[in-house]
Amino acid sequence: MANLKEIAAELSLSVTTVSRALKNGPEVHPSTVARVKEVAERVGYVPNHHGRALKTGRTLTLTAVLPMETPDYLSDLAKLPLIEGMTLAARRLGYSLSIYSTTSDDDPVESVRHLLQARSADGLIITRMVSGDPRVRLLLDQSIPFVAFGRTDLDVAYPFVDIDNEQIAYDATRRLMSKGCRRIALQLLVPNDQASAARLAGYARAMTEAGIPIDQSLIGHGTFTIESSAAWFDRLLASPDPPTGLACANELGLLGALHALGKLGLVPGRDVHIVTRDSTRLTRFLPAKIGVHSVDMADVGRKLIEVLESRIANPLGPAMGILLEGRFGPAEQSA
Amino acid sequence: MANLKEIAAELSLSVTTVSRALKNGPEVHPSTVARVKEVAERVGYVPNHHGRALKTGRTLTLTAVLPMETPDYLSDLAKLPLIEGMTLAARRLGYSLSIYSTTSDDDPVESVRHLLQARSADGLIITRMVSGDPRVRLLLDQSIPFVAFGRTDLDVAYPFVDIDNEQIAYDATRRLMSKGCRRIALQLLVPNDQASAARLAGYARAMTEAGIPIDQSLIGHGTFTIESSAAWFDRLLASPDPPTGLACANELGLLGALHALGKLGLVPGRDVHIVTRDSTRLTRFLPAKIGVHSVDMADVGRKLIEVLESRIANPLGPAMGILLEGRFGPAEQSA
DNA sequence: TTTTGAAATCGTAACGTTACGATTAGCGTT
DNA sequence: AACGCTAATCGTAACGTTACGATTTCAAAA
Repeated sequence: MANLKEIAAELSLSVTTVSRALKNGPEVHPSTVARVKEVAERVGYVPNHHGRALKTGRTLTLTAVLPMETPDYLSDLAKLPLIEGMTLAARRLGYSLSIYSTTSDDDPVESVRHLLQARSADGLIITRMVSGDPRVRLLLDQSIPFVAFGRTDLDVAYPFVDIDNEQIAYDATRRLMSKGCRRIALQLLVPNDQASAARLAGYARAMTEAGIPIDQSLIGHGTFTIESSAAWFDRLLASPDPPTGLACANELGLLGALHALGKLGLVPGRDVHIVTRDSTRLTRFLPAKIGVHSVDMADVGRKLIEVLESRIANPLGPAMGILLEGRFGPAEQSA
Repeated sequence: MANLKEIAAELSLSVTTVSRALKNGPEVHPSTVARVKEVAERVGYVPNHHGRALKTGRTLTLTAVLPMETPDYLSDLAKLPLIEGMTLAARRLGYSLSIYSTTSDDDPVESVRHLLQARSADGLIITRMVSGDPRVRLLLDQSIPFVAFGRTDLDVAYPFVDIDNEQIAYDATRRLMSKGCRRIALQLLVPNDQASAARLAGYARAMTEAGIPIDQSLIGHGTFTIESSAAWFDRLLASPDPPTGLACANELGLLGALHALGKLGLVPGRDVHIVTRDSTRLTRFLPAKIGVHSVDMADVGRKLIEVLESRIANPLGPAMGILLEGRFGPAEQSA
């Protein structure tokens, strides 16, 4: 394999000069730079990552820690554009992106501890933030550049990219109310995570403003597959006083809801009203009237990488947080 | 950061002995091994990847080259369980998985060339095989362990995992014929790739057997988003002699088809018959009668990693290929 | 001619790890 | 008592890179 030594030998130069020439060091004569580059090109020289990483401490690798809710079932579809956005942005900035999938068996804090001890990435992307998330302190203490997808309630500054879930849930609830709904079901993903808490808060704010008491039985927690979502809505719709407004957690939750409604012959937009988040444009093509809030997850992924890169470039700078505003689509979709 | 030198100093041992102790080398006294491990545990020692990689040439990293059809739109949903299956399997075998996303701007051969020159992965996963795929020769020549998702028509043995797309398309076409369809539309993903070619071959075999001439206008090539799929089916259904059987490429293609049908008031299972591939169980919850062929993409991902690992462990062994058989679901689904 | 200084290049060491041969200590055998 | 064997440990070098200080070259100034 081509390395600096080989190029140096071919040109009777020192390894040092070759190294400097390849990064356009001003100490090297322009003609030498040209000769070095010509040979490097010809022999297909690509810097050895590990040699460089060992010397400089920079690995040019970023690691994203992504929880997989359900090894057997499909994850939240939003994860796909998220991953695509991250990988492309990372590549554009000269980094490679490593995906570290965790399952429910993994302790999130231990996973992060493991990754930072290995020092095999220049930066970490963490997701699924929880209240008082201990990973933030851990990472800040170790001075490892990181960025969080989501926020947590700590009195420290740290870099994040987040979606305004509180506002989204508020708007969603208001939207349903504007259709005349008073019994409104709220479907949440992971219990205890910050995104769900924010959605719950937004829902509660809208309900309280409207003077509608909150019925805990209308709030669904838990990891949602299409299957479990359908089962939950089945139960809900079979109850004595079923909801007329449904706020789904995401596309999969929505499909479960539609399935449950279909079995009862209920038509969205007529018998019940539905709002959902959709990061995949999937709902746009479903034959049902659905209020949609879309989040561009590829953009979220790109921003995560950009924020992380800026932390790596300037670790002591102020920790930048990006809050993406939530907005509903033009109107509701109907196929 | 904890390293071997630190542990050695603390125990007044040589770095060599510590290194050997940590991998249970038989030359080290058991009691020494115990002492070393105790200290390593206490100081949180994790081997430095780059030091090890530099010395041994093994990086414990695998890279998956995944094409992103559409930077702006959603990729084939099958990619998500594929990625999840790969990352989990890689982790289980002690590897980390790096995702290298390519866009339509990237030359697939150049991408692979770049990755193998950098020597930053122990093995490569390549996808989207084409006829006479030049990447296979390139990788075999360089003796880089790799595994292909899909096959190509070369006279060399190489490791792959593939789905029997020919048989699937044959079965799908036969299924539609059994419903009485004679004008059958076939939707294909990427033009020129081997998976599409195999599907076309299976379709052609079924049609020829049934004595039905093949109408090129019923065969759709191209990268399919829901949007483009809907547009294609719109055109098809507006033609003078529209198809009564639709074989969709995947979930997104299906959603496009359903959208197009919905606009015309056509009901799947009554006016037209549909079959599709579904790697996400999504169709199971759609309110339409659809013949489904399901592929467990997480399993494909796992097998890819396992085959690759076996190549790395034994580079000179016979190249193993795995062909997963295609089967239709229990019957068609209806919500 | 010598001196000065800038431009260009070189040599050495180090990052953390492991491979390999060398060294030491202990102990039984001759 | 000298030898040889084994068990345990050590020292050195190397992987490919870069940082840093040292060295060479050459032309202009004294």
